[in-house]
Amino acid sequence: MSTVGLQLRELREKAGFSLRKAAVAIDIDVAILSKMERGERKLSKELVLKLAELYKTNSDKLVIDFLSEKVLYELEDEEFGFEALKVAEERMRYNKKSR
Amino acid sequence: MSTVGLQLRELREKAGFSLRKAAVAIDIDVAILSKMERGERKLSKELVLKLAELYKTNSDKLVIDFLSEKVLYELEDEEFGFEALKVAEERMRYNKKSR
DNA sequence: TTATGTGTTGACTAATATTGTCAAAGGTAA
DNA sequence: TTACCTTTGACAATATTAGTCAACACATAA
Repeated sequence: MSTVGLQLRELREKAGFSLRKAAVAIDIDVAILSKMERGERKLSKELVLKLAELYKTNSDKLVIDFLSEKVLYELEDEEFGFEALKVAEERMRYNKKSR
Repeated sequence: MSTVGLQLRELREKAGFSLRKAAVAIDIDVAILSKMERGERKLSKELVLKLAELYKTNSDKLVIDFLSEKVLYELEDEEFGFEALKVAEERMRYNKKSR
């Protein structure tokens, strides 16, 4: 399973950016970007969007993966993680209807 | 939809505890418990478990609801929240198998 | 009235977690 | 060497969360 960080790394390389160039382009420190690509620091949705734009890639899948990673991180080692996801899903469906 | 906080409030009243008594029993400040029951402060899983025990209730559903609330909180207002849940579910399935 | 018990509120501090900054290191290639 | 690249770790700055406390309003019993 490839993390969002690693996906971003691949995209960066394909787009021909060095870490420094990419970091400068989105105005963050190189160290941070390096760590984010390798999963040592948390990504933020904002950075994912900025990088997707920089690399001229559609961001939808990246964002979805980013969010699902966040969710899984919260539920990891939880005995009832799966049930919690199911309940969340039901409630999300319900809320969508009633709005 | 009743939140975990409100569920805990009902359970407390059924069990005959005042806010103060319950708070003392699980060793937190009354103010915090009051706020948690009304959703003004975040609950923690530990407190949910302690309260369930105090009220002599099975905690499984409470924990599941607690986790799903956390997840929904993270995904609220997210365009791709539902898709993210789906992906998280797939991955959780996958990880369970491979461990 | 006074006293006691109920829950709520807001201000404040303390503790913890997250982010940002920076310098230095090691690798590779010209 | 020089000029890039990425990684690492230490540190400071900020933001978020958690805990403490006193006071408030309300109800009811003595």
